[in-house]
Amino acid sequence: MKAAHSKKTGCRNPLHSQERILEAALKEFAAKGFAGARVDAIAGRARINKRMLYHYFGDKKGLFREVLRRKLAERSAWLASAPEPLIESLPFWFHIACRDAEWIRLLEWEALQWGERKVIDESHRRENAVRAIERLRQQQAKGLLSEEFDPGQLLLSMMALIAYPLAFPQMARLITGLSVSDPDFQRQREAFLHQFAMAFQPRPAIAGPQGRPERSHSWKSALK
Amino acid sequence: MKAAHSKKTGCRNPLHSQERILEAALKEFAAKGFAGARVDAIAGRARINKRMLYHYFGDKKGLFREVLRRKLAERSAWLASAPEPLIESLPFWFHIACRDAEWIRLLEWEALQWGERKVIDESHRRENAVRAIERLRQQQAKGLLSEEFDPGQLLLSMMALIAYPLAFPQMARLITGLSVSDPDFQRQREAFLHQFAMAFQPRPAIAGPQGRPERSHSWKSALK
DNA sequence: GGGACAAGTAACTTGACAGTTACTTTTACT
DNA sequence: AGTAAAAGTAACTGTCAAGTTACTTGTCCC
Repeated sequence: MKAAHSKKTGCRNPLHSQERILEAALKEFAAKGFAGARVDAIAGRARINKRMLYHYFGDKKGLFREVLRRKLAERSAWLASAPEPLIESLPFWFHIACRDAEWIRLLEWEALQWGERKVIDESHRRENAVRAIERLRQQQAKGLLSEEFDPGQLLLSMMALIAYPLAFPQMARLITGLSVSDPDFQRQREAFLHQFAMAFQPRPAIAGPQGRPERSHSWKSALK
Repeated sequence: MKAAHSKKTGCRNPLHSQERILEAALKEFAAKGFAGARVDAIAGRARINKRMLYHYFGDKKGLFREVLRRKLAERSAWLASAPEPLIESLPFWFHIACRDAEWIRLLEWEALQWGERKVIDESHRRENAVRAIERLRQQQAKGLLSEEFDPGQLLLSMMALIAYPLAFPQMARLITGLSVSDPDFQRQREAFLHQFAMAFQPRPAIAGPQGRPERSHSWKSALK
């Protein structure tokens, strides 16, 4: 009876408090960066006292690290969730990235603040990168992708095409005249990335227009 | 006599002081961002008193703006200096960007700190963007570039391919295993961008391998 | 119920930093 | 030379924010 209250709905719920802190911290860090973020603001947003925040996470940097670590774990499913041909899923990745611009911003703040110095354990990241490169290699071996390109550089370029407009929204707006958050912009970019991916495939030597038909937008239905 | 001394070599040289401040500010802001930068550090680096800094530039934000404005003006010559076919000059742009990573970082800090809110007058920027898009359109009209691609999205993508590795060095290192500042990395990326640009050109319908020979690396000699 | 410990609060300390003030030195002009 | 304005300095002020301390409230178990 009492236990039920304490475990679920009670104001005293450490795990729930920690979740609230992490959520608030993600928003604050993504919006203002490490230096600009205010611990008091995070505590306020999480409706918790600063004291508890320090109790759970040690210090500001520890909190940042934890936020980053969590997001990383959450996002490591990306590669696995993408439909087979890696380049064809560019629009899919972009679509997902748009729904979670905070993630991109967090990475960007990390990049700027600490450059190449690692701020969290990177084994997961490295693993994912290696796996993606391996997939590109396999596609090259199967002849689905020209072998002249270095798979690493290719992967880097794919990430660039996805992340750049979100990381530099002022540039995107300057060039296209649309705000990055405008659905029109997102549709436009998705369409471009689709065309791009198609153009990048090695031309099927002899196959006619029916060669490999309409697998294009499968990911859209896969989402809902 | 006295005038000559005062104008050129004297410790009292306002213009020279301002130059030193701007130089120091560029380094500090690029390294630590607006929130992380310390006015005292800038003053110290410029071997000048804080008072004068405030006298010349009003406040911290004014100084940041001026640094940004200057760099923008300095860089607006880029487009003009690029050899004709815009996509072919990708490696050239990347090469230049590498020599001036501070510029990219400054833009990145700006993007994160203020998002799409403009922090300086953007007419120059807009003008350059419009000009570049116009050039791409002309190339499409001439049949040098497939017309299926939106020129704006294409320009955005070119900037992405150039800036992303410099803006997210941790990603570049994760994927390629090389530091962005490593000359090997830079060579590798330049080579990739070159291949990429070639692959992107519409296939010359009938022309043999001699179709349009070896204009490829002209920009390298043009630099020295 | 009572005591031990976990969760929570508010007020405080300490240091850092943007911006200022009161003052001195150099240059420019007559 | 004399003087006014520009260029420069060091020490100061007020604010803000990270991290701490001393204290209160709720929870769990006997």
